[in-house]
Amino acid sequence: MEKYKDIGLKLTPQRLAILGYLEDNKEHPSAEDIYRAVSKKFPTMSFATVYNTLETLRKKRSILQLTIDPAKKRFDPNTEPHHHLICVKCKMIADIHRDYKLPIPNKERAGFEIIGNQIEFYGICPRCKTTKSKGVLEEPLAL
Amino acid sequence: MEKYKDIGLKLTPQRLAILGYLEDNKEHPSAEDIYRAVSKKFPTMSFATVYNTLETLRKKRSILQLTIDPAKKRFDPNTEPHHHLICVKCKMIADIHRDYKLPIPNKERAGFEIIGNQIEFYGICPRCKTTKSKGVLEEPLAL
DNA sequence: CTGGCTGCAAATCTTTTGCATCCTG
DNA sequence: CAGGATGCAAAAGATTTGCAGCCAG
Repeated sequence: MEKYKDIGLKLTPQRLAILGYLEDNKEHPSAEDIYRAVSKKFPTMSFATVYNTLETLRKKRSILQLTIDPAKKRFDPNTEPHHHLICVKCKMIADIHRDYKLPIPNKERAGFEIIGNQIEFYGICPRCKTTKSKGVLEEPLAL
Repeated sequence: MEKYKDIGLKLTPQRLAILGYLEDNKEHPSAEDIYRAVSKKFPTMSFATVYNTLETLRKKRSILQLTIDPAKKRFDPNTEPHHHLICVKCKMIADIHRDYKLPIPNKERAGFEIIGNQIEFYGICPRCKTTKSKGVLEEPLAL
């Protein structure tokens, strides 16, 4: 937790609760997931605080904001470069840690300066494969 | 345009305008972009019609809904598998047509059945590279 | 102390929906 | 002519913001 103080964050009890919830969290929670979880400890917790804190952490490059779920933003405390495997039915997200070589032909690069990349794999998770079509979504995600 | 009738779409004038705007469109427009464009021809055009039509086309697999821009959904009439190169400053999106081999180690696959993948490359477009920090965003996208 | 943080409510923005009317096939 | 499509307005979600009071450093 010291690392957060180091980047100039005031460590309020609310923030410690949010940071604690996020630590090692592999579920890629949404702002609401986070709000629900930390509200248990802090009944007065507000969405504003959750969003403010997430935005602050994002600016400090301490979390990633994932643009993977069409319905809402998801957050990832793992800032190591990695990719995601998304269940098109229940929207569960798993991490893929592997370094892919993705050269872009000059002709396609269109003069861009490339900073990074992020791969989204789409699939059906084991649970949704079993639970026949009982998924939350009747219409799966793209692809 | 006949292909749309073939998939069971009623071709109303509004839809023809939307389809016409989307045809060969490489700008990955948002619902609002589309609304603004077709409103010129149909001043009574409503957002409901735009969204309804886009949703219908998506279900028919005639367009892709891109979850790339954190602020809003973007739509792509090009349903061929391809990837995207996004300017983190102005959010301009370019297409990358290239087939990458992306094997997932079994251990990482977590029992998922893989359906497809989509790569997002992040970078800075030529225009934003020149126009020093005059970008729309002060805070760039993830990565 | 003081500037940053919290929490409430109101505002904003995107997207969805109910419903009466319209019009394509 | 019927069922799907349109358009208006209202609703629903997600996210942002204004602001007064609070508290960590």
